[in-house]
Amino acid sequence: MTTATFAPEHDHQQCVSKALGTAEHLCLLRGVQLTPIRHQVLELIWSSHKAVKAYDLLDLIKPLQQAAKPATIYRALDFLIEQGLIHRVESLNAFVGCRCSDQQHEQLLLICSQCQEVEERSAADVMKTLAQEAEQAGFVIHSKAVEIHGVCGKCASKVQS
Amino acid sequence: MTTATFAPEHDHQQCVSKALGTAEHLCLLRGVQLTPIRHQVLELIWSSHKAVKAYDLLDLIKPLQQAAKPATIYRALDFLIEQGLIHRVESLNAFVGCRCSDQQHEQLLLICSQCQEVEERSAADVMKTLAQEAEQAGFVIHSKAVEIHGVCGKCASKVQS
DNA sequence: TTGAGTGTGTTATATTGTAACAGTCACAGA
DNA sequence: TCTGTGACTGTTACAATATAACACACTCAA
Repeated sequence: MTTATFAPEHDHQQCVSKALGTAEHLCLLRGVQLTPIRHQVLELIWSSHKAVKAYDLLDLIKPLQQAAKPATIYRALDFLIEQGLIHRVESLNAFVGCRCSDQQHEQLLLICSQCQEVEERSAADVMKTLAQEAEQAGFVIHSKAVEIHGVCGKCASKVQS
Repeated sequence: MTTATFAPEHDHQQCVSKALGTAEHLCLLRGVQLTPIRHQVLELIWSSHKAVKAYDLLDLIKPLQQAAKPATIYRALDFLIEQGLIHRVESLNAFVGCRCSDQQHEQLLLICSQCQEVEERSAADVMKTLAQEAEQAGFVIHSKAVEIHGVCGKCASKVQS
């Protein structure tokens, strides 16, 4: 059902099941509930590597949860963000699955304006430089949003052909 | 009228006039029009170092431009962003004056959750590391949003006292 | 058995942003 | 002098994004 969009050869179903498996595992470990609604929202977000809008999720989940309202979605999103299972893409008002929810969480988002896909990179060196810069300013960091817009490698090579 | 908010000792009126002066100069140079509405919006944004919301600007400009509507504001904001005179703070849906509109434009925003002020830093090394990271991924950068949330030096030292 | 915590349902509304078309004005070229 | 074109603004309507507030259900422990 879910189609591969991240790379021609990539088995997206595997991405999804890995992400859901990790999520289930982490929630169990942490003693928090990955309820059916939350699970469905997470699965819908993972249906591609594109960032998904809250109201699109609402439309998508309606067949499964007929009572779904904006609050239904936003509550699930809040939970998933809190648990580090998804990221909010600030510059798009949209949400994307986190590929490293089980690891240290300093990511940078590469957002392709052609294919809409979002690639997450941990970029330890970027984060270190950022931390230094903040420290110089006497600034105590709580959270970071590093979002880069442009054209991804795949799309760039397509354009050239 | 405009009150100093950026630092106890800082003369904010000077900030404002410098920013407006630079803006007028740049627009003249570029042959674009800093119309009264655009000028007023820019001045209102510069009334503090906090990020300002579009609808707050609308309320603020109503006494000056009674016909002002959302479109009035958003058009002015689009222009000011295009000219690099202000930044959009993606993670706040708000806007802040740019302190280096006449220079190379790769900035990082430090957003204080206590005093709401936004400090802009050019952070050449951060941007360079970011560029390297993107290049590794074969990604062609169009624009960047680097927004750091936390507590600024001033507020941090206040909390300690 | 009751009360606290957690999750969801439901209604209403707040906030943020855009589309589309009309009117005005200045200025260049016929 | 006309006239048409481009840039800016006025105006109406609406789309898209997000939250508040209160009610209900269920679980689990005291």
